[in-house]
Amino acid sequence: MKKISKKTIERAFVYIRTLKSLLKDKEDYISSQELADILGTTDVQIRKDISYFGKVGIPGKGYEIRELETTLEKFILQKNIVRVVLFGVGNLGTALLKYPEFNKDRIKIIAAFDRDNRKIDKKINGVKIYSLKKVSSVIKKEKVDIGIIAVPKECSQNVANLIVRAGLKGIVNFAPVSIQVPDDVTVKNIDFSIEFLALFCNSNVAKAKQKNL
Amino acid sequence: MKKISKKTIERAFVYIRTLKSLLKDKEDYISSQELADILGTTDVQIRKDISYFGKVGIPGKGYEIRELETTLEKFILQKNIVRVVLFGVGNLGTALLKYPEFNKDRIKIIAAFDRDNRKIDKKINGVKIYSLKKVSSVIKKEKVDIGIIAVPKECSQNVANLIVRAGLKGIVNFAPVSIQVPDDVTVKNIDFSIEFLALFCNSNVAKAKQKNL
DNA sequence: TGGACTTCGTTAAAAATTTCACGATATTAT
DNA sequence: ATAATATCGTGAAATTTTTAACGAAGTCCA
Repeated sequence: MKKISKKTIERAFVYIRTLKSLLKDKEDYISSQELADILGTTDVQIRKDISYFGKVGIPGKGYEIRELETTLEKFILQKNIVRVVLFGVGNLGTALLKYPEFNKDRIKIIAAFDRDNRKIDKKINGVKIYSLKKVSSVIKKEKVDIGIIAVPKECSQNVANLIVRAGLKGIVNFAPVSIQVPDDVTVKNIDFSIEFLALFCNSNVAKAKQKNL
Repeated sequence: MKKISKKTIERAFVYIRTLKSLLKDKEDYISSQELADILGTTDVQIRKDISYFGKVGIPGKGYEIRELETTLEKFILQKNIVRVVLFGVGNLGTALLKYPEFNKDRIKIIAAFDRDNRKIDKKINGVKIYSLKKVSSVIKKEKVDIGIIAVPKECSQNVANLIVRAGLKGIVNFAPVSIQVPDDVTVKNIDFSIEFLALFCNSNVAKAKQKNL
């Protein structure tokens, strides 16, 4: 059995998301071409991706939506629920705590941490905010998988160090700086500025702008 | 002159961000190896990327930080400021309006839109909130480049339609659904759930979890 | 000044990813 | 039952991206 690429796994989550919403419709089957139209990709890409997870399609008919969804989800996530903790309960951190998709979708926010004493012991959307002193104990007790950094960039490396020391192997870093971590820890950076600027450059947005000036 | 890949451009923004912060230090030069150590990548990757933008390095010494920064920025962005509008002033939208990196970094939030009448005409962080009826006129008058979708997923396609009709060619979509747009419009999807789940699967986070159970 | 050393820039090789082409298989209509 | 049609699954080709290898060019120190 071949290794499944990172890209395929990312796309699989998009497929799962889409299939779940299609479940509400009356149709039971969907073809790779129809799914590609919805997602703005190609039928081959989709068939190729799905092929890594097994033979679930019916030639001449397509994929049974429910079956495909459960196949993908079981294959990728097994029965796992991803348990995360949040660092930094500012504007972004608060938005994440209130994000309606978490606690569905197999993601559970276990706890939040903040250095501001006024926030400690409060709850947002049912999630308790702890002092940074409690990081190690909470993470150990609650079997956390991933840490989210949503603190000001000046503190992000310190928080990263805390996360690493507590033994977590995955970090989502919203701070607009690079953080240094050991090789066995994976960091996913989300820098809003860069997302916007790269979109601007990598599309015909810039071209449209030139025309308008 | 060869075309510069999307990946290289994305990384270039990370280089720019890092070089800007290095400018505050006393050193004037940095080698590709040193920069790679900061960013968790390789020296070759960095030299290769930079080579697309010209010959700015000094063999045996490295890159002059200030020169490299300005070279990259001028090459990629010229003098452009990216002008964006926000749709949806909920938790996430508000966090974006208050995001401290915007209005630095060549990104300017021009206006926000919301369907809730109570929010209309208010300002957040200096950005005025308009009714959705004003979309077309504001976008035209203000020379907007990119639209940000931060509305509930049920409304995201409608908002996308508004954005397309107003003539924008770039969309950042935070709603966890795929939106359909014409081919000349580029969409960058940011689905927090998927980012977390993919990090979980594409790293040794899942492995660590198995061990702990 | 000269020689050892460092680091760049680039061509070539390797790896990863996407696209193509098409045989296989189920469906549907007659 | 059979033919026509639709759609899957996949090996091979094409493309893109990363990594390796190394000559060229500047630095630094005796």
